[in-house]
Amino acid sequence: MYNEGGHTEGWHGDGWISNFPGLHSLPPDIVATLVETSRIARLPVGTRIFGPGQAPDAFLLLIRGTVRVQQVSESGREIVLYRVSAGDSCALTTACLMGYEDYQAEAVAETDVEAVAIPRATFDDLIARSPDFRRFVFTAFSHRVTDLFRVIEEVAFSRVDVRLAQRLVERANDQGRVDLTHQQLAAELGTAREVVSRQLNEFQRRGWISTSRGAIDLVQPNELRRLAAAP
Amino acid sequence: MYNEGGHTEGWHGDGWISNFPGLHSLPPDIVATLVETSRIARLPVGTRIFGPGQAPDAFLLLIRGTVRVQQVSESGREIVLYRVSAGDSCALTTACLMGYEDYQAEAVAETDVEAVAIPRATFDDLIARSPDFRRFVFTAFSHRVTDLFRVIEEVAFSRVDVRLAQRLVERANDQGRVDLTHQQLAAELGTAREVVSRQLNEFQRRGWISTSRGAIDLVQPNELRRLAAAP
DNA sequence: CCGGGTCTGTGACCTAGTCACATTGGCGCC
DNA sequence: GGCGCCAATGTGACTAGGTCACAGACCCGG
Repeated sequence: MYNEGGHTEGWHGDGWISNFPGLHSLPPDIVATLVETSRIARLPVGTRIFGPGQAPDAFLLLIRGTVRVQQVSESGREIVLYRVSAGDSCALTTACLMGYEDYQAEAVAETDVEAVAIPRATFDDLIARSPDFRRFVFTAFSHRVTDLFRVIEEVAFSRVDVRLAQRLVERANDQGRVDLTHQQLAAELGTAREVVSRQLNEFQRRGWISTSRGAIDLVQPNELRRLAAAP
Repeated sequence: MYNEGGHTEGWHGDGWISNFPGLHSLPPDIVATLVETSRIARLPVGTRIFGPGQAPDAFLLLIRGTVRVQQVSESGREIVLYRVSAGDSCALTTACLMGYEDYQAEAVAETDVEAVAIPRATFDDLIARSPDFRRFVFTAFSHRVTDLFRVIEEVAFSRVDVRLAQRLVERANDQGRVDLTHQQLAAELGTAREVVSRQLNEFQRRGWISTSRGAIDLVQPNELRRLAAAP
């Protein structure tokens, strides 16, 4: 433990670092800086971490939970851009902030979230001092940008049935159940609810799924996967 | 001029730095590093700077010309993601490289291009040493990400007629002429050629444009602008 | 069991993308 | 000049996707 004035603070140790593979090899002095100046933030589910109106003042590393980054159009339609989960950083959002641009994406805590909040000054300091930290940050960037590229590709060139099948498979829990409404699925894909409803009806007609209010059970997930892998 | 071994090198001075507002306030030692280790690259129009197959080994700052970054789908459809012009950096592309990810976007020199190529080692060094350089890089990132967000928003939520009107206005030269084929316009928007042809016919029917082979003249640019600004 | 809100279903209609093929314009070449 | 080629453009028919309006169905608290 590093200099914490003698009182125990639970998570305020360096234990969380083990959650970040990219940070394993940081030299002790860097770890010390991180641990000393960062604090642990706990955000209840639904918290808007970033968006028109709010802005985080720190670089966030997620210890637990997931954050959804999405875009909302004037007409109220939504599309999910990507998710940040434990071990990832909110690099992109942070970078955009640093560019002082206002843009209309927003980040929402999809579950209760625990995150390391690295103050801007520390972030800057670490970027300067640690090649490993730099690599960590740039790698995170890279992943997010790749996500955005994929979103663009899918929205521009893929069919909704294929994309819907992908999401169903991807967001099903262990029991093969997807706990989302048609409206929420539509928001995932950036399409309209009616479109999702119709596609789901078609899937059900084929016996691939069974639907109930607010949830969908995957009956033949392999068929969905096959469609999802379609060219 | 900084240490250049006594021989003149034309562009290999620090003259180009004046093209990058974000770099104006760099301290002399940083400028020295930049000038000493970077070289000037000249790329003829059409050069594929980055893409499936090629990869740049350096961070690029554009002195002259423009670079188009686009995505190509399996089916052959294309969409332009953003353009990098003089004074900008190819930050995003570079970052993606550093993340060692393979993705399918490509960068093409849209005109003859002159750029400062900063080797990876120098880039890393400068990031470490110069807060201003960091700010420059992150700001560039931010702009590109904002571009991507806008592309997603437009592709997902905007009508093609509106987007086409935007492009026509945006890519018209001083004489109000757009030197692009319908196919090229379709590639800008990520749609199909027939769709563009039909929309152009509609614009022409309304007297807003007149078309000829390989070019479009804006007759009533204000009407196009009005449509482009539509909600 | 009743009333509200949320969620889902549906038909009609419009916009966008696909496919197949016809037509035209420009340009080099005999 | 006339010919032939190829890229660019035009068009119709059809499918997929998005919008609108509204009807039921389900759920939960009172």
